[in-house]
Amino acid sequence: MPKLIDHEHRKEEIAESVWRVILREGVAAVSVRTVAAEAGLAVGSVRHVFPSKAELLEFSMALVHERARLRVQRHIGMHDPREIAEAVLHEFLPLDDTRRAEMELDVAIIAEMPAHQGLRTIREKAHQGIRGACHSVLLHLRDTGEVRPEADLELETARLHALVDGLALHGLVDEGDRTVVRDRTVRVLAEHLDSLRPPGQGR
Amino acid sequence: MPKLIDHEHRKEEIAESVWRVILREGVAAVSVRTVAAEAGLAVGSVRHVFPSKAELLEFSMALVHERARLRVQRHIGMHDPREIAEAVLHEFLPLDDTRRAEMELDVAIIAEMPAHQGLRTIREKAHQGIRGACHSVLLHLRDTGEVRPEADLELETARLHALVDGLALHGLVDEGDRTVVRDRTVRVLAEHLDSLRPPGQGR
DNA sequence: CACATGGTAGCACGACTGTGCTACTGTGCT
DNA sequence: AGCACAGTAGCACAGTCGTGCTACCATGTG
Repeated sequence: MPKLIDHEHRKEEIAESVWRVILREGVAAVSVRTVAAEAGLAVGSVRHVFPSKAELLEFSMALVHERARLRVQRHIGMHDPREIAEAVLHEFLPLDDTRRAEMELDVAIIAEMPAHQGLRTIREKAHQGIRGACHSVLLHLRDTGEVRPEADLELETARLHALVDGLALHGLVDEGDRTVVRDRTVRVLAEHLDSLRPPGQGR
Repeated sequence: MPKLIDHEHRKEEIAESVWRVILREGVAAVSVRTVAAEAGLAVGSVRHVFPSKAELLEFSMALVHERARLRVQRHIGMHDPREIAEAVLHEFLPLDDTRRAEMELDVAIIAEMPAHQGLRTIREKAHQGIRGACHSVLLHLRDTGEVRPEADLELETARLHALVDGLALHGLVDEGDRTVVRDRTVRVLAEHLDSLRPPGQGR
């Protein structure tokens, strides 16, 4: 047996190089060569792991969502429902450099969907995942009396989901001071959750 | 004097070809050649009007927002504030093929921002434009008693803006039946505006 | 009818693309 | 010690890219 490389680890390493290229130069700059250079590998090595560019791109983009998914899972053990809600939803917002990069990559995925059908499936899965998280959060909040019992949960899920994704998008576009944008993002989300409380039950 | 061509009209014609290429094959497929072919022109003709690819892209993307802006302006003469609000905000949602295409192009612009600084400025302008529209709408609704007078308008503007852009994004990603997605989008927005009404004032 | 000129056409260049393919290297088991 | 083979390296090909450039066409004015 020759030298054995941790296949999965190598793939993730290369995927992270893809991310860096996209963040620095845009998705159009992703090529087997630029990625290989970024990873400090030969083109042949990259192609050994990802035979085609399509596989390279799809794996890299799927990993973006996978990483976020893992982070969300770490919050499900928390006690206070409202605390869980904010912790989970904050994972979908560009509140630090890591999450900001993820959002940027996410937009790149959406933009490339027409060109690459595989990305459409990947993004659709992430979409349903975030939607599911919003739904769970609202369900839990309602069960613990932090959301009006008569609320239309389907509609509220759609509303919260749209709000979260919109806030995420604005974190990318808004030119303002990062910390100001960050604070406003958190406050808007908090106020939205407050607005769902039963009447008379202030914060 | 030789044959004279309406410069502005020609530029818009070419820009629309850029749009079609992006929608069909993604922004990566935009090249002077593909656009020229799409427009039924020679490469030389395109380059006569747009000397560089950067100018081609920037003009085409700026025109997307300009078209939307013109559509919004047509609603400002309406009487009922709530009617204005919905009409204006609906212009930012992918409720028909035209607006859906605009959203898709908008995402392409955002995704290409890191690669192309000019697009960042263009998108920032559109961002402030939509924000301004949200603000005006809320102001008008509050003045006519359709929004709680004690509402924090800054925060509510950010919330509405995020909601609208999030709903727009979902119109692109959601795989479901177009008419179902469309109806839900409209309903979520309507419910949101309802939720801002003064207490006791139902629809 | 001429002719100046806006518009069209397209060749040429060097750089870059994805992918097929072969040659080499070095390791870990027999 | 020796071998099989995963992993590395990189050449070659045909295609596309943006852009500089020249040659040509057609038309409105003098």
